[in-house]
Amino acid sequence: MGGFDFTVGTRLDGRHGRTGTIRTPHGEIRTPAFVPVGTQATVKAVLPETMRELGAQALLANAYHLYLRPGPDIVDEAGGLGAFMNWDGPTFTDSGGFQVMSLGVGFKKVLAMESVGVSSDDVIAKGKERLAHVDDDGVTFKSHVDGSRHRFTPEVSMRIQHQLGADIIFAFDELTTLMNTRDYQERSVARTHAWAKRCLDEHHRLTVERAHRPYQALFGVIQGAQYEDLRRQACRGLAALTGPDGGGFDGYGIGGALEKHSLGEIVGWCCDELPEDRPRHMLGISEPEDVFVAVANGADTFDCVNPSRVARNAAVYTLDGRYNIDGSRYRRDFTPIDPDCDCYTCAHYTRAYVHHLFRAKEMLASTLCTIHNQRFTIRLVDRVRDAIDRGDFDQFQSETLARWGA
RNA sequence: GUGAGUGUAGUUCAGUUGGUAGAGCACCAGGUUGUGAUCCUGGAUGUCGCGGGUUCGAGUCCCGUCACUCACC
Repeated sequence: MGGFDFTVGTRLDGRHGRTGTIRTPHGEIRTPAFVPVGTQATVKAVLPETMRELGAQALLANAYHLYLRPGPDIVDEAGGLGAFMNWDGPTFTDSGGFQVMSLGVGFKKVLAMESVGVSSDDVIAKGKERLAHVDDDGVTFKSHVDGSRHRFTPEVSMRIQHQLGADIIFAFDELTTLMNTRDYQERSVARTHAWAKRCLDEHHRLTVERAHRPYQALFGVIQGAQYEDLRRQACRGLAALTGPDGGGFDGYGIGGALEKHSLGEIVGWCCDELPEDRPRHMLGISEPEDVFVAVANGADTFDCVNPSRVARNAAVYTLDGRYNIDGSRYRRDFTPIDPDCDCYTCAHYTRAYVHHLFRAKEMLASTLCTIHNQRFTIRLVDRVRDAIDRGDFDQFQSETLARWGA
Protein backbone atom coordinates (compact mmCIF):
# COMPACT_ATOMS: atom_id res chain seq x y z
CA MET A 1 0.00 0.00 0.00
CA GLY A 2 2.33 2.61 -1.30
CA GLY A 3 1.95 6.06 0.10
CA PHE A 4 -0.18 4.96 3.02
CA ASP A 5 0.80 3.66 6.40
CA PHE A 6 0.00 3.78 10.06
CA THR A 7 2.34 3.66 13.01
CA VAL A 8 1.27 3.34 16.61
CA GLY A 9 2.75 5.74 19.16
CA THR A 10 1.82 5.64 22.84
CA ARG A 11 -0.65 3.04 24.09
CA LEU A 12 -3.14 3.32 26.93
CA ASP A 13 -2.71 0.70 29.66
CA GLY A 14 -5.20 -2.12 29.43
CA ARG A 15 -7.31 -0.55 26.71
CA HIS A 16 -7.14 -0.24 22.95
CA GLY A 17 -6.60 3.52 22.95
CA ARG A 18 -3.38 4.87 21.47
CA THR A 19 -1.73 7.72 19.65
CA GLY A 20 -0.37 7.20 16.19
CA THR A 21 0.38 8.63 12.79
CA ILE A 22 -1.42 7.95 9.52
CA ARG A 23 0.65 8.78 6.45
CA THR A 24 -1.16 9.59 3.21
CA PRO A 25 -0.02 10.97 -0.15
CA HIS A 26 -1.30 14.35 1.01
CA GLY A 27 0.36 14.41 4.39
CA GLU A 28 0.21 12.99 7.88
CA ILE A 29 -2.60 12.73 10.35
CA ARG A 30 -1.58 12.54 13.98
CA THR A 31 -4.11 10.46 15.86
CA PRO A 32 -6.43 10.58 17.65
CA ALA A 33 -7.77 13.13 15.19
CA PHE A 34 -11.10 14.75 14.52
CA VAL A 35 -11.92 14.93 10.81
CA PRO A 36 -14.36 17.77 10.04
CA VAL A 37 -17.06 17.02 7.50
CA GLY A 38 -17.39 18.87 4.22
CA THR A 39 -20.14 16.82 2.62
CA GLN A 40 -20.30 18.68 -0.67
CA ALA A 41 -16.57 19.45 -0.88
CA THR A 42 -16.90 22.38 1.50
CA VAL A 43 -17.10 22.71 5.23
CA LYS A 44 -20.21 24.84 5.22
CA ALA A 45 -19.67 28.54 5.93
CA VAL A 46 -15.86 28.54 6.14
CA LEU A 47 -12.88 28.61 3.79
CA PRO A 48 -10.63 25.56 3.44
CA GLU A 49 -7.75 27.86 4.43
CA THR A 50 -9.60 28.62 7.63
CA MET A 51 -9.94 24.91 8.37
CA ARG A 52 -6.19 24.60 7.95
CA GLU A 53 -5.59 27.50 10.34
CA LEU A 54 -7.96 25.89 12.83
CA GLY A 55 -5.72 22.86 12.92
CA ALA A 56 -7.89 20.49 10.86
CA GLN A 57 -5.61 17.68 9.68
CA ALA A 58 -8.01 16.12 7.16
CA LEU A 59 -11.50 16.64 5.76
CA LEU A 60 -14.26 14.17 4.89
CA ALA A 61 -16.65 14.53 1.94
CA ASN A 62 -19.52 12.36 0.75
CA ALA A 63 -19.58 10.20 -2.39
CA TYR A 64 -23.37 10.28 -2.61
CA HIS A 65 -23.61 14.06 -2.72
CA LEU A 66 -20.66 14.60 -5.04
CA TYR A 67 -21.89 11.86 -7.36
CA LEU A 68 -25.21 13.67 -7.76
CA ARG A 69 -23.56 17.06 -7.99
CA PRO A 70 -21.27 18.02 -9.67
CA GLY A 71 -20.51 14.43 -10.73
CA PRO A 72 -17.36 12.42 -9.96
CA ASP A 73 -15.97 12.92 -13.49
CA ILE A 74 -15.81 16.66 -12.92
CA VAL A 75 -14.02 16.25 -9.60
CA ASP A 76 -11.64 13.83 -11.32
CA GLU A 77 -10.97 16.34 -14.10
CA ALA A 78 -10.29 19.01 -11.50
CA GLY A 79 -7.49 16.85 -10.14
CA GLY A 80 -9.41 15.14 -7.36
CA LEU A 81 -11.33 16.26 -4.30
CA GLY A 82 -8.48 18.14 -2.63
CA ALA A 83 -7.46 20.10 -5.72
CA PHE A 84 -11.10 20.81 -6.57
CA MET A 85 -11.78 22.42 -3.18
CA ASN A 86 -8.37 23.97 -2.60
CA TRP A 87 -7.49 21.70 0.32
CA ASP A 88 -3.99 20.28 0.06
CA GLY A 89 -4.19 18.01 3.10
CA PRO A 90 -5.51 14.47 3.47
CA THR A 91 -9.10 13.75 2.48
CA PHE A 92 -11.68 11.05 3.18
CA THR A 93 -14.88 10.19 1.35
CA ASP A 94 -17.77 8.28 2.80
CA SER A 95 -19.22 5.59 0.55
CA GLY A 96 -22.83 6.73 0.28
CA GLY A 97 -23.95 3.82 2.44
CA PHE A 98 -25.32 6.18 5.04
CA GLN A 99 -27.81 7.52 2.52
CA VAL A 100 -29.24 4.04 2.07
CA MET A 101 -30.74 4.51 5.46
CA SER A 102 -31.22 8.26 5.74
CA LEU A 103 -32.88 8.50 2.36
CA GLY A 104 -34.59 5.14 2.37
CA VAL A 105 -36.11 4.97 5.78
CA GLY A 106 -34.99 7.92 7.84
CA PHE A 107 -33.56 7.42 11.26
CA LYS A 108 -35.86 9.86 13.00
CA LYS A 109 -38.92 8.61 11.21
CA VAL A 110 -38.16 5.11 12.36
CA LEU A 111 -37.53 6.16 15.92
CA ALA A 112 -40.80 8.01 15.88
CA MET A 113 -42.60 4.90 14.68
CA GLU A 114 -41.29 2.85 17.56
CA SER A 115 -44.13 4.05 19.72
CA VAL A 116 -46.62 2.83 17.15
CA GLY A 117 -45.02 -0.60 17.21
CA VAL A 118 -43.75 -0.41 13.65
CA SER A 119 -40.31 -1.85 12.98
CA SER A 120 -38.18 -0.41 10.24
CA ASP A 121 -38.34 -3.79 8.53
CA ASP A 122 -42.01 -3.03 8.03
CA VAL A 123 -41.18 0.42 6.82
CA ILE A 124 -38.63 -0.96 4.38
CA ALA A 125 -41.23 -3.41 3.14
CA LYS A 126 -44.23 -1.10 3.01
CA GLY A 127 -42.95 2.46 3.07
CA LYS A 128 -44.39 4.54 0.29
CA GLU A 129 -42.25 7.62 0.56
CA ARG A 130 -38.91 5.88 0.71
CA LEU A 131 -36.41 7.04 -1.85
CA ALA A 132 -34.20 3.97 -1.65
CA HIS A 133 -34.55 0.22 -1.88
CA VAL A 134 -31.86 -2.22 -0.75
CA ASP A 135 -31.24 -5.64 -2.25
CA ASP A 136 -28.31 -8.04 -2.06
CA ASP A 137 -26.62 -6.52 -5.08
CA GLY A 138 -26.88 -2.87 -4.09
CA VAL A 139 -29.30 -0.03 -3.56
CA THR A 140 -31.63 1.74 -5.96
CA PHE A 141 -32.59 5.23 -4.92
CA LYS A 142 -34.09 8.46 -6.10
CA SER A 143 -32.01 11.59 -6.08
CA HIS A 144 -33.07 14.07 -3.41
CA VAL A 145 -31.95 16.78 -5.84
CA ASP A 146 -34.19 16.05 -8.82
CA GLY A 147 -35.96 12.76 -8.17
CA SER A 148 -34.05 10.86 -10.86
CA ARG A 149 -33.34 7.15 -10.29
CA HIS A 150 -29.85 5.86 -9.55
CA ARG A 151 -28.23 2.66 -8.41
CA PHE A 152 -25.24 2.16 -6.16
CA THR A 153 -23.48 -1.16 -5.87
CA PRO A 154 -20.16 -1.79 -4.12
CA GLU A 155 -18.45 -1.52 -7.52
CA VAL A 156 -20.19 1.76 -8.37
CA SER A 157 -19.25 3.26 -5.00
CA MET A 158 -15.62 2.26 -5.52
CA ARG A 159 -15.54 3.77 -9.01
CA ILE A 160 -17.04 7.00 -7.74
CA GLN A 161 -14.67 7.20 -4.82
CA HIS A 162 -11.69 6.52 -7.08
CA GLN A 163 -12.76 9.36 -9.34
CA LEU A 164 -13.22 11.63 -6.33
CA GLY A 165 -9.70 10.67 -5.37
CA ALA A 166 -9.72 10.99 -1.58
CA ASP A 167 -6.78 9.49 0.32
CA ILE A 168 -9.02 7.34 2.48
CA ILE A 169 -12.23 5.84 1.12
CA PHE A 170 -14.85 3.62 2.71
CA ALA A 171 -16.37 0.34 1.62
CA PHE A 172 -20.03 0.49 0.65
CA ASP A 173 -22.07 -0.72 3.63
CA GLU A 174 -25.65 -0.92 4.75
CA LEU A 175 -26.47 1.06 7.85
CA THR A 176 -29.36 -0.38 9.81
CA THR A 177 -31.27 1.27 12.63
CA LEU A 178 -31.82 0.20 16.22
CA MET A 179 -35.38 -0.67 15.23
CA ASN A 180 -34.45 -3.44 12.83
CA THR A 181 -35.04 -6.96 14.07
CA ARG A 182 -32.14 -9.14 15.15
CA ASP A 183 -32.85 -11.30 12.12
CA TYR A 184 -32.57 -8.32 9.80
CA GLN A 185 -29.31 -7.21 11.47
CA GLU A 186 -27.82 -10.65 10.84
CA ARG A 187 -28.76 -10.58 7.18
CA SER A 188 -27.52 -7.01 6.89
CA VAL A 189 -24.14 -7.83 8.41
CA ALA A 190 -23.80 -10.71 5.96
CA ARG A 191 -24.72 -8.40 3.09
CA THR A 192 -22.26 -5.72 4.21
CA HIS A 193 -19.58 -8.43 4.42
CA ALA A 194 -20.29 -9.61 0.89
CA TRP A 195 -20.22 -6.01 -0.32
CA ALA A 196 -16.89 -5.48 1.48
CA LYS A 197 -15.31 -8.30 -0.50
CA ARG A 198 -16.62 -6.83 -3.74
CA CYS A 199 -15.30 -3.40 -2.72
CA LEU A 200 -11.87 -4.88 -2.06
CA ASP A 201 -11.78 -6.57 -5.45
CA GLU A 202 -12.99 -3.53 -7.37
CA HIS A 203 -10.68 -1.29 -5.41
CA HIS A 204 -7.73 -3.49 -6.37
CA ARG A 205 -8.75 -3.44 -10.01
CA LEU A 206 -9.10 0.35 -10.03
CA THR A 207 -5.85 0.84 -8.15
CA VAL A 208 -4.01 -1.08 -10.85
CA GLU A 209 -5.90 0.70 -13.61
CA ARG A 210 -5.21 4.09 -12.11
CA ALA A 211 -1.67 3.39 -10.98
CA HIS A 212 -0.56 6.87 -12.07
CA ARG A 213 -2.76 8.40 -9.35
CA PRO A 214 -1.86 8.75 -5.68
CA TYR A 215 -2.65 5.62 -3.67
CA GLN A 216 -6.06 5.52 -2.02
CA ALA A 217 -6.50 3.55 1.20
CA LEU A 218 -9.70 1.52 1.59
CA PHE A 219 -11.37 1.10 4.98
CA GLY A 220 -13.86 -1.71 5.59
CA VAL A 221 -16.95 -0.74 7.56
CA ILE A 222 -18.21 -2.69 10.56
CA GLN A 223 -21.87 -3.04 11.30
CA GLY A 224 -23.70 -5.27 13.79
CA ALA A 225 -25.69 -2.68 15.70
CA GLN A 226 -25.80 -3.30 19.47
CA TYR A 227 -25.09 -7.03 19.27
CA GLU A 228 -21.72 -8.14 20.59
CA ASP A 229 -21.59 -11.37 18.62
CA LEU A 230 -22.50 -9.63 15.37
CA ARG A 231 -19.95 -6.87 15.90
CA ARG A 232 -17.19 -9.38 16.66
CA GLN A 233 -18.22 -11.55 13.74
CA ALA A 234 -18.28 -8.55 11.40
CA CYS A 235 -14.79 -7.51 12.54
CA ARG A 236 -13.28 -10.96 12.21
CA GLY A 237 -14.86 -11.32 8.80
CA LEU A 238 -13.50 -8.02 7.49
CA ALA A 239 -10.08 -8.57 9.07
CA ALA A 240 -9.78 -11.88 7.26
CA LEU A 241 -10.76 -10.54 3.86
CA THR A 242 -8.10 -10.16 1.22
CA GLY A 243 -8.13 -8.79 -2.30
CA PRO A 244 -6.56 -10.23 -5.46
CA ASP A 245 -3.13 -9.02 -4.33
CA GLY A 246 -3.42 -10.77 -0.99
CA GLY A 247 -3.77 -7.49 0.89
CA GLY A 248 -6.68 -6.65 3.15
CA PHE A 249 -8.28 -3.39 4.21
CA ASP A 250 -5.95 -0.51 5.03
CA GLY A 251 -8.10 0.42 7.99
CA TYR A 252 -11.59 0.02 9.39
CA GLY A 253 -14.61 2.18 9.96
CA ILE A 254 -16.91 1.51 12.88
CA GLY A 255 -20.41 2.42 11.81
CA GLY A 256 -24.01 1.80 12.59
CA ALA A 257 -26.71 3.35 14.64
CA LEU A 258 -25.95 2.95 18.31
CA GLU A 259 -27.10 4.23 21.63
CA LYS A 260 -24.80 6.68 23.30
CA HIS A 261 -24.33 4.61 26.44
CA SER A 262 -23.13 1.58 24.49
CA LEU A 263 -20.59 3.44 22.33
CA GLY A 264 -17.61 2.45 24.48
CA GLU A 265 -18.31 -1.25 24.67
CA ILE A 266 -19.12 -1.48 20.97
CA VAL A 267 -15.85 0.21 19.99
CA GLY A 268 -14.10 -2.05 22.52
CA TRP A 269 -15.55 -5.25 21.03
CA CYS A 270 -14.51 -4.14 17.57
CA CYS A 271 -11.00 -3.22 18.59
CA ASP A 272 -10.60 -6.57 20.39
CA GLU A 273 -10.99 -8.20 17.01
CA LEU A 274 -9.38 -5.74 14.59
CA PRO A 275 -5.65 -5.85 13.75
CA GLU A 276 -3.94 -3.24 15.87
CA ASP A 277 -1.58 -2.13 13.13
CA ARG A 278 -4.44 -0.62 11.12
CA PRO A 279 -6.22 2.65 11.89
CA ARG A 280 -9.85 2.62 13.05
CA HIS A 281 -12.27 5.37 12.20
CA MET A 282 -15.38 5.89 14.31
CA LEU A 283 -18.09 7.31 12.08
CA GLY A 284 -20.18 10.22 13.27
CA ILE A 285 -19.16 11.35 16.75
CA SER A 286 -17.71 14.55 18.22
CA GLU A 287 -19.35 15.31 21.59
CA PRO A 288 -16.73 15.45 24.35
CA GLU A 289 -18.10 12.44 26.26
CA ASP A 290 -18.16 10.40 23.06
CA VAL A 291 -14.64 11.43 22.08
CA PHE A 292 -13.15 10.22 25.36
CA VAL A 293 -15.05 6.95 25.29
CA ALA A 294 -14.29 6.22 21.64
CA VAL A 295 -10.61 7.09 21.94
CA ALA A 296 -10.12 5.12 25.14
CA ASN A 297 -11.60 2.07 23.46
CA GLY A 298 -9.46 2.30 20.37
CA ALA A 299 -10.81 4.82 17.84
CA ASP A 300 -8.01 6.67 16.03
CA THR A 301 -10.02 9.08 13.92
CA PHE A 302 -13.64 10.19 13.83
CA ASP A 303 -15.76 12.62 11.89
CA CYS A 304 -18.99 14.42 12.64
CA VAL A 305 -21.28 17.06 11.19
CA ASN A 306 -22.30 18.24 14.62
CA PRO A 307 -19.80 21.05 15.27
CA SER A 308 -20.80 22.61 11.96
CA ARG A 309 -24.49 21.86 12.02
CA VAL A 310 -25.20 23.13 15.49
CA ALA A 311 -23.04 26.20 14.87
CA ARG A 312 -25.38 27.26 12.09
CA ASN A 313 -28.22 27.10 14.58
CA ALA A 314 -26.48 29.15 17.26
CA ALA A 315 -25.19 26.41 19.57
CA VAL A 316 -21.59 26.86 20.72
CA TYR A 317 -19.30 24.63 22.75
CA THR A 318 -17.19 25.49 25.76
CA LEU A 319 -15.42 23.26 28.24
CA ASP A 320 -18.23 24.12 30.65
CA GLY A 321 -20.90 22.80 28.31
CA ARG A 322 -22.87 23.91 25.30
CA TYR A 323 -25.19 26.90 25.07
CA ASN A 324 -27.25 28.81 22.53
CA ILE A 325 -25.69 32.16 21.73
CA ASP A 326 -28.98 33.50 20.35
CA GLY A 327 -30.48 33.41 23.86
CA SER A 328 -31.61 36.76 25.20
CA ARG A 329 -29.15 36.68 28.11
CA TYR A 330 -26.26 37.30 25.69
CA ARG A 331 -27.65 40.51 24.22
CA ARG A 332 -25.32 42.67 26.27
CA ASP A 333 -22.55 40.18 26.95
CA PHE A 334 -19.34 41.66 25.63
CA THR A 335 -17.12 38.72 26.53
CA PRO A 336 -15.95 36.09 24.00
CA ILE A 337 -18.03 32.98 23.24
CA ASP A 338 -15.50 30.96 25.24
CA PRO A 339 -12.90 32.84 27.28
CA ASP A 340 -10.61 29.79 27.19
CA CYS A 341 -10.70 29.46 23.41
CA ASP A 342 -7.87 30.46 21.09
CA CYS A 343 -9.93 30.62 17.90
CA TYR A 344 -10.22 33.62 15.59
CA THR A 345 -13.82 34.21 16.58
CA CYS A 346 -13.08 34.30 20.30
CA ALA A 347 -10.05 36.52 19.73
CA HIS A 348 -11.97 39.20 17.84
CA TYR A 349 -15.71 39.04 18.55
CA THR A 350 -18.08 39.23 21.50
CA ARG A 351 -21.14 37.18 22.43
CA ALA A 352 -23.24 40.30 22.00
CA TYR A 353 -22.01 40.71 18.43
CA VAL A 354 -22.54 37.07 17.44
CA HIS A 355 -25.93 37.18 19.19
CA HIS A 356 -26.80 40.21 17.08
CA LEU A 357 -25.71 38.46 13.86
CA PHE A 358 -28.02 35.53 14.59
CA ARG A 359 -30.93 37.81 15.41
CA ALA A 360 -30.33 39.72 12.21
CA LYS A 361 -29.97 36.46 10.28
CA GLU A 362 -26.58 37.47 8.97
CA MET A 363 -24.54 34.69 7.39
CA LEU A 364 -21.42 35.75 9.26
CA ALA A 365 -23.06 34.27 12.35
CA SER A 366 -22.70 30.78 10.86
CA THR A 367 -19.12 31.44 9.85
CA LEU A 368 -17.99 32.70 13.24
CA CYS A 369 -19.69 29.91 15.18
CA THR A 370 -18.48 27.21 12.80
CA ILE A 371 -14.92 28.47 13.26
CA HIS A 372 -15.36 28.31 17.01
CA ASN A 373 -16.99 24.87 17.21
CA GLN A 374 -14.55 23.28 14.80
CA ARG A 375 -11.62 24.75 16.71
CA PHE A 376 -13.13 23.63 20.01
CA THR A 377 -13.44 20.04 18.82
CA ILE A 378 -10.04 19.89 17.13
CA ARG A 379 -8.32 21.39 20.13
CA LEU A 380 -10.06 19.02 22.52
CA VAL A 381 -8.82 16.05 20.51
CA ASP A 382 -5.33 17.59 20.32
CA ARG A 383 -5.32 17.70 24.11
CA VAL A 384 -6.55 14.12 24.33
CA ARG A 385 -3.67 13.07 22.10
CA ASP A 386 -1.15 14.98 24.18
CA ALA A 387 -2.61 13.50 27.35
CA ILE A 388 -2.13 9.96 26.04
CA ASP A 389 1.45 10.74 25.08
CA ARG A 390 2.07 12.20 28.54
CA GLY A 391 0.52 9.16 30.21
CA ASP A 392 -2.12 11.47 31.62
CA PHE A 393 -5.27 10.38 29.80
CA ASP A 394 -7.40 9.26 32.73
CA GLN A 395 -6.82 12.39 34.76
CA PHE A 396 -7.43 14.64 31.77
CA GLN A 397 -10.62 12.76 30.99
CA SER A 398 -12.05 12.96 34.48
CA GLU A 399 -11.17 16.64 34.88
CA THR A 400 -12.57 17.57 31.50
CA LEU A 401 -15.79 15.62 31.83
CA ALA A 402 -16.36 16.86 35.37
CA ARG A 403 -16.14 20.40 34.07
CA TRP A 404 -18.26 19.59 31.04
CA GLY A 405 -20.95 18.37 33.40
CA ALA A 406 -21.37 14.95 31.85
C1' G B 1 -67.27 71.10 8.47
C1' U B 2 -69.42 66.73 5.36
C1' G B 3 -68.98 61.67 3.75
C1' A B 4 -66.62 56.92 3.92
C1' G B 5 -63.39 53.44 6.12
C1' U B 6 -60.40 51.27 9.99
C1' G B 7 -59.61 50.31 15.32
C1' U B 8 -58.49 42.34 17.87
C1' A B 9 -51.34 39.55 20.81
C1' G B 10 -45.14 43.33 20.34
C1' U B 11 -46.42 43.62 14.86
C1' U B 12 -49.27 42.46 10.23
C1' C B 13 -53.84 40.58 10.10
C1' A B 14 -57.99 36.38 10.33
C1' G B 15 -62.31 35.71 13.05
C1' U B 16 -68.11 31.85 9.24
C1' U B 17 -75.76 33.17 9.93
C1' G B 18 -74.07 36.27 17.80
C1' G B 19 -71.84 30.70 21.48
C1' U B 20 -66.56 33.96 26.30
C1' A B 21 -60.56 34.70 20.41
C1' G B 22 -56.64 32.47 16.24
C1' A B 23 -52.38 32.56 12.34
C1' G B 24 -47.63 34.36 10.28
C1' C B 25 -43.62 37.16 11.93
C1' A B 26 -41.35 38.82 16.43
C1' C B 27 -40.47 37.11 21.46
C1' C B 28 -38.86 32.92 25.21
C1' A B 29 -36.71 27.97 25.78
C1' G B 30 -34.86 23.44 23.79
C1' G B 31 -33.03 19.93 20.07
C1' U B 32 -29.69 18.36 15.94
C1' U B 33 -23.81 12.65 16.21
C1' G B 34 -20.77 8.75 8.44
C1' U B 35 -25.60 16.82 6.64
C1' G B 36 -32.22 15.57 2.31
C1' A B 37 -30.54 20.86 8.19
C1' U B 38 -30.61 29.35 7.20
C1' C B 39 -33.77 22.96 9.87
C1' C B 40 -37.09 20.78 13.73
C1' U B 41 -39.86 20.84 18.66
C1' G B 42 -42.13 23.21 22.41
C1' G B 43 -43.87 27.87 25.16
C1' A B 44 -45.83 32.76 26.86
C1' U B 45 -49.03 36.70 24.99
C1' G B 46 -54.83 39.84 24.68
C1' U B 47 -59.51 44.97 29.80
C1' C B 48 -61.17 42.49 20.94
C1' G B 49 -60.25 51.62 21.22
C1' C B 50 -63.79 53.46 25.23
C1' G B 51 -68.99 53.81 27.31
C1' G B 52 -73.85 52.32 27.07
C1' G B 53 -77.82 49.08 24.95
C1' U B 54 -80.33 44.49 22.81
C1' U B 55 -79.65 39.18 24.16
C1' C B 56 -79.42 33.38 28.24
C1' G B 57 -74.85 34.91 25.68
C1' A B 58 -71.67 40.47 21.86
C1' G B 59 -65.01 40.77 18.75
C1' U B 60 -69.59 39.93 15.85
C1' C B 61 -76.06 43.57 16.18
C1' C B 62 -77.73 48.92 17.85
C1' C B 63 -76.52 53.98 19.96
C1' G B 64 -72.94 57.27 21.58
C1' U B 65 -67.88 58.64 21.98
C1' C B 66 -62.48 58.90 20.96
C1' A B 67 -58.32 58.03 17.61
C1' C B 68 -56.32 57.34 12.90
C1' U B 69 -56.78 57.17 7.36
C1' C B 70 -58.86 58.70 2.75
C1' A B 71 -62.12 61.76 -0.22
C1' C B 72 -64.83 66.27 -0.67
C1' C B 73 -65.76 71.23 1.13
